[in-house]
Amino acid sequence: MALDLSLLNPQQKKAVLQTEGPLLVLAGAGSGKTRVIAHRVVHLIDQGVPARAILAVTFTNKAAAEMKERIIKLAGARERTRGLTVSTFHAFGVRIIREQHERLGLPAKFAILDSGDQAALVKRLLRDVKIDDKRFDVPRLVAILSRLRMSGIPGHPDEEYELAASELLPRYQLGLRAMGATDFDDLLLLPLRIFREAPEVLQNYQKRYRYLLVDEYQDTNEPQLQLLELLAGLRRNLCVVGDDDQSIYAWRGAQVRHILQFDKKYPGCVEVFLEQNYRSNGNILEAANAVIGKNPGRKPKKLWTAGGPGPNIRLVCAPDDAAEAKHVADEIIRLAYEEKIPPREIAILYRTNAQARPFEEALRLAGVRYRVVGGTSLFDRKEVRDLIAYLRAALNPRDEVALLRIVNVPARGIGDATVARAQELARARKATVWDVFCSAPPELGHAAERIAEFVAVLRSYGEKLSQRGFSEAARALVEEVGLFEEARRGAQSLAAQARRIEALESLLRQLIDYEKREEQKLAEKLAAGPQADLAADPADDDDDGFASGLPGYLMRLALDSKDADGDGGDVVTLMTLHGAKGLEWRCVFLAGLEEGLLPHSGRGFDDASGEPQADGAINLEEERRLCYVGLTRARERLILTRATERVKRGKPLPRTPSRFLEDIPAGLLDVIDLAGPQAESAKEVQQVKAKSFFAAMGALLDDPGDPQP
DNA sequence: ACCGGTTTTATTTTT
DNA sequence: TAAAACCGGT
Repeated sequence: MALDLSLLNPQQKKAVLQTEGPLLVLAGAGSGKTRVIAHRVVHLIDQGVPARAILAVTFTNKAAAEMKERIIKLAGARERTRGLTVSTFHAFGVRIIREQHERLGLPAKFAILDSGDQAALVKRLLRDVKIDDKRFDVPRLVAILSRLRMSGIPGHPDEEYELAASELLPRYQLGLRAMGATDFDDLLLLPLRIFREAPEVLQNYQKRYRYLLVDEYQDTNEPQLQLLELLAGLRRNLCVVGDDDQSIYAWRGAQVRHILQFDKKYPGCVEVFLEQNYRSNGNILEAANAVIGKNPGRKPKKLWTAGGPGPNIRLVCAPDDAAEAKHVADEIIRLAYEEKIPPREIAILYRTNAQARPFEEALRLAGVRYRVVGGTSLFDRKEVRDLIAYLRAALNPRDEVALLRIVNVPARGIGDATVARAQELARARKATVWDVFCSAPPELGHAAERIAEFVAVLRSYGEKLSQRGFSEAARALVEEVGLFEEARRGAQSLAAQARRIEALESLLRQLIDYEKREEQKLAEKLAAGPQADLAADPADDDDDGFASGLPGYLMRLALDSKDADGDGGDVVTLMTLHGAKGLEWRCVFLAGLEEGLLPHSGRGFDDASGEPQADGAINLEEERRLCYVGLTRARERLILTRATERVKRGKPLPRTPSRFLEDIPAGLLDVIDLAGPQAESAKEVQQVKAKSFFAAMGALLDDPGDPQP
């Protein structure tokens, strides 16, 4: 059965059929990019390319999962896609490192440090070098370390932070190695190193991955670019899809240059422009075009739609952030009631995570169910991080960040002094702290006994956690070391206690679910196809190359968008503009269209200190693209909001409208001023609405069920 | 080690 | 303003 291409437009078709050689697909927002990639993959398979020879790379796990799902659906049978790799750059890096871990001197179940862990490591290193760690903002040092490694570009060489970072860098890398751990950057840099130092290894991967696809190519940084170049080799079957107008990760090292100069790097490449938009109403598109049109140096393109203009875009001016949030909440209820737009089709987007607060409050008050994506989550809670540290330390006691985090949690009489002495000893003996703990030397005094106990516990669970039934073992560990009691201890209120316990329970539940699912998958595979396992190497079927069991869970945890539990349910979505890229809703609220917030400025807007921005002036072009991304998320309705005053740092601050608003043709906008002359009557209207609201909710409840609290 | 109260300080975006 | 860091008393 051949793939049906009749639903594609001519440009899309071209992008699908041009299978050989370098191909650049410039895909405007909503131009059917995902669909093209999915069709392309299935077309390749139709042409007889084995699925395992195809590698598709995305930037987020969510995007990868979605892509895979679409491909399977399109292919008609999961079987046909077996062996296909769809993953993020970072997950792909994990896979390579895992396959080559011996070459790198890493354990098979190496840890992946998140930024919190990195900060802990850097803090320790600062103390080692006898620099008072108070003088430095450690997260900033971590950021500079990352930039140094990823781009090799030293910043202002005279700055004390740059200096400290470059001095710290070798120690940092040695520290990681000694711990048998990696960080995010390593996931790209180590594979790159392997490919460079061991050409025969590279050849193996080149031989396997004959067709490469990259989504969101405008977001690639230098190491990613090089990784692709090496993998593509002389064959150059590299198809990149992206949109220079949606490049919003320059601060992470991404270079728009990469997509703009693809044709220079790959001469003879074919270029395809996808400019027909299938997503948004005409008015929304026109506004978005107007805003992005102001950016210089773009690949010129203009999105168009065959659909109608739709309703005007609305601009709401609220007196403050609370009013802004309340209006949005009221409006969401109205949309649900009058226009029957379900919550899952509505999103509230903003520039900074901090903006979510007022919206959460207003929505809760209004009884609207919602979900905040990103920001702080289950895994930012102290008790959960402690538990994870226990799991990590038990699996790999060399992981010193984890080990030192929990060595005295709950308090077991191994205090700061003892730990410091152990670290000294470790340094003197060129061993790890764990080794010192194990040998329990007399230097550690009467704490030695407690240390021996601690070592024994970690040892015994290290085994249990490596085997089947690890989720049970995790619970036993929690109980044995008394993490529940520990969670109860410091809590201010009973409610806080309950929240902490619940957080721990929630993680334990996740572990159980995870293990169950894994066992299920294994059973299915054994039942379904013994023949599938014959030809392929294990990494093939292990569809993403992660380890199995708890180590695999921890790796995923480090990489996955820590989206709390459950993404299901018919609820309103709240997230940052960065998180929103690639997604769409019928109705989008874009909040905080104000100077300093949407063109975001790093230095405070009220400050007179005139401190120079660390990394050059604000990136206005990128801020504009960010705005463009936000505008183009909406299918039918777009509501922009701003506040005339915002409480910042205790004191209220007057706010001016975003300059991007001026670029939107006035004819497309309906302006509503909540503080204007009609504010009183508007308020009354609101009140009337509020009264009818409960009736409305009642009606909703009676309708095909969506449960509201 | 732990507690309670006081003082400081923070403000982008994320794999 | 609110959360984190800090401090000094048990």
